[in-house]
Amino acid sequence: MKHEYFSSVLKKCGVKVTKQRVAILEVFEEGCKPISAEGIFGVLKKSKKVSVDLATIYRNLQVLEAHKVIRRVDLRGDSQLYELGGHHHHHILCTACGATEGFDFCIANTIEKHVVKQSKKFKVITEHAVELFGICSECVSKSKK
Amino acid sequence: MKHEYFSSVLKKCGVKVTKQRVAILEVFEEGCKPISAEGIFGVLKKSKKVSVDLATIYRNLQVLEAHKVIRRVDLRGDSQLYELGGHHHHHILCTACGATEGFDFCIANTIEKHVVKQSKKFKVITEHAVELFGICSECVSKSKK
DNA sequence: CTTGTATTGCAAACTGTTCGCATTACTGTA
DNA sequence: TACAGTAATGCGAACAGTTTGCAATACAAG
Repeated sequence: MKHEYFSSVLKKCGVKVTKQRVAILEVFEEGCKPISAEGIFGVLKKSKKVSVDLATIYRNLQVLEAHKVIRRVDLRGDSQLYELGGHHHHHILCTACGATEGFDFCIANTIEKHVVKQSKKFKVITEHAVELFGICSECVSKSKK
Repeated sequence: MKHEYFSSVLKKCGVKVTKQRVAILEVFEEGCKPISAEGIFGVLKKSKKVSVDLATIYRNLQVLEAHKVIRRVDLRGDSQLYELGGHHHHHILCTACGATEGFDFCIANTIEKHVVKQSKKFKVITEHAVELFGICSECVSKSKK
């Protein structure tokens, strides 16, 4: 199932299928939220199924990002977060409690068209980041008390 | 002129007007581009007008950001970049050579409305980041050679 | 099963950033 | 203009997150 799926993903990338890599991908899938290297390390340490070195995690995050299996998420935290590549979406972060939520729609294409039209320097846009920051309803009600 | 202007900005913030702070703000104004603590340090070192410790720069970046005199820019680099608060805009970064350009229009309000409408969790949005990544025309033509 | 090479674990190095503390220099008041 | 109180600075050391070198390991192809 999952294991086989991730194996095939790794094979398609042309990299070796190791238990560490599969374990890392499983953490991503189960978590459903952007997570850091240290975060993955913590999850795997607790689970005790596989022991993976932190350096190995960092190296694999690079490999997986290069093959677009995962992508970086810029949420202004102390450490770099990643999530499964899957479908395109963006995030909103609660600056009070750190809660995150994804949102599916994206009008970056519109922005990109504008930029390409107006900019002399840039005609090729390969990626974009759209992240919102706010206060989640829970924190709003807390602060009113 | 500039010096007096920055002094008044600092006074409005209720912080002391020091030559270091003014020097830092001058670097921001002259550079016209997002710059890092280390970057500011380098500029000031070369100029030799004022010597400012790196720790002082970091501390002041925090102070200035807290007072919204400057703002953070998330361009996925090794270090955190900042720019003068001034008018609202976003950036596009060339992933090949690091060149940046600002663009003025912004449809984040539209996205924000969507999010507020669709999300149960978030009704209050305070900030947003919209950054594009691409290849600048110069790098495109270089790669074709 | 064997072999070649990618990958891992471990420890050490590095980089960007923060902190503690004594010294300095702003700012408000006399 | 001098003075006192306090915020801000410089310096060094500490830190967190991340990267690297290298020997040992384990995957993949034959």
